[in-house]
Amino acid sequence: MEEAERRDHRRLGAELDLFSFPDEIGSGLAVFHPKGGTVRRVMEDYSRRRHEESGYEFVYSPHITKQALFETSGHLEWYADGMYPPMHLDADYDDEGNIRRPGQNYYLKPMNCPFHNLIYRSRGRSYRELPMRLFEFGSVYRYEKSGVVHGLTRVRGMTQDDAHIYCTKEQMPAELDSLLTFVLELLRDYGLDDFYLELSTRNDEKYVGADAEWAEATEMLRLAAENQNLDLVMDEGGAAFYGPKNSVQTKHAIGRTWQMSTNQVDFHLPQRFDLEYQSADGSRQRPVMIHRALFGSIERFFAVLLEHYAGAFPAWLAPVQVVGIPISDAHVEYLQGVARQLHARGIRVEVDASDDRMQKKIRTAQKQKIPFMLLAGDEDVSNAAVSFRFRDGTQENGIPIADAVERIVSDVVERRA
RNA sequence: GCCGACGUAGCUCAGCUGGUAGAGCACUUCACUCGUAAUGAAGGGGUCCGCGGUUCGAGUCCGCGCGUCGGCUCCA
Repeated sequence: MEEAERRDHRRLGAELDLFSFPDEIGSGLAVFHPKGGTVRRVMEDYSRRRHEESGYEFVYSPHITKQALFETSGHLEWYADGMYPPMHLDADYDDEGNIRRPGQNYYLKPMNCPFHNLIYRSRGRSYRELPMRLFEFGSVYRYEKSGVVHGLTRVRGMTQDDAHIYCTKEQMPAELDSLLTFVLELLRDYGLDDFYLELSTRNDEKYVGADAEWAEATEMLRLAAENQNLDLVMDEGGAAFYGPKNSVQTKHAIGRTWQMSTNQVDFHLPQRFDLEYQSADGSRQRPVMIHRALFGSIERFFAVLLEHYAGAFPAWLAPVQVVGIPISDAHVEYLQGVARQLHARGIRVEVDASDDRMQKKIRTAQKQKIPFMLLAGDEDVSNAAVSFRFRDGTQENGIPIADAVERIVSDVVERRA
């Protein structure tokens, strides 16, 4: 079997019982199983923590909205093809079938930005509140063309780790710079380390905003990118009509490149939503908005990590971190005691108490790519010890229980192994 | 969305030119109690993707729909 096929996230997703795409739900709509759910939750939890430390505020918004919002944002003008068709609600008819009340359309949201703009606009804002960084794991729905749907990398329902940063023009250079640093640092924490940056500039045929604004923002993005000492590739004319962007292109272990993180300057939406803040001199000013997604979508990021690690997630992300394998039934209880100690330290641990033979249990755990196998037989029991088998096949026998627990906990906490 | 292929048990697949289904793994039960990648035996499980049509008879042929895969175009 080819390496690429062996690492294909769709194959691994089924083999490791992480997620599936039931036909009954529809094309491009995934369900995450308990194990995939665990990986995803750990990914999200770590991201939340880092965002919290970096000055983001967490918001929530609904999955559907009245049509008017997407008229204001302009999505219905330029993005309607990518949206699920509307639900028509609240219409009222008399006995003759004449309309008494026209009703209105509700849409599934394809993007989160309009909602965040409403949060910004919910009261007057002061320059003292800026930069304001609103973050949400926002689930969006896009009616992707049937031929492009592909596993978790191209879906119709996804969750973005979406943030919108509202700041003054003066704050933009520093904000773009620290943003890119933050993004790269976090991607490295997840184990990705082969990046280049891309700068998408204005498409002269299709844009809004003043020339000077574009030139200035593009230059700021360029400076931020150059500060990272990474290769910078120009994507001339590749920007969206509302502003330039830079993006992080990530190469995973089998060499495929994915665009994940994007930092996008937007001159357009603050205007459409009439966003304002009051500056120190008392005048009303328009903030600049930066759209950014770090994972891109959690689904795609999940797929990229799954392929990057070929399913062998590092211990901190692994759905099951430790499996206890008794040499015989007599040692089940002993291992359950060890498991309780690990569990008390927050480790995801199971004991394989099935009536398979020990060799078979090792094979099963190996195929599940579980980071730590803890074996115990009479020898270990009499020494109050366990024996490690790691998924690379190496082993370390007769480790005292307390040492084994510390070793596992520290590998998980330090995000090693 | 377009072009092409495909859809049989939870998974991977077999099933000749039409005569109402089979293997391995997984699962359940029993026996075995074993020191680093598969112990043995027995058993359960299938509206053959869906709906129509042709036929005495359709998993097998035809049409439509749904889904998957590969490519084009597009994207997080």
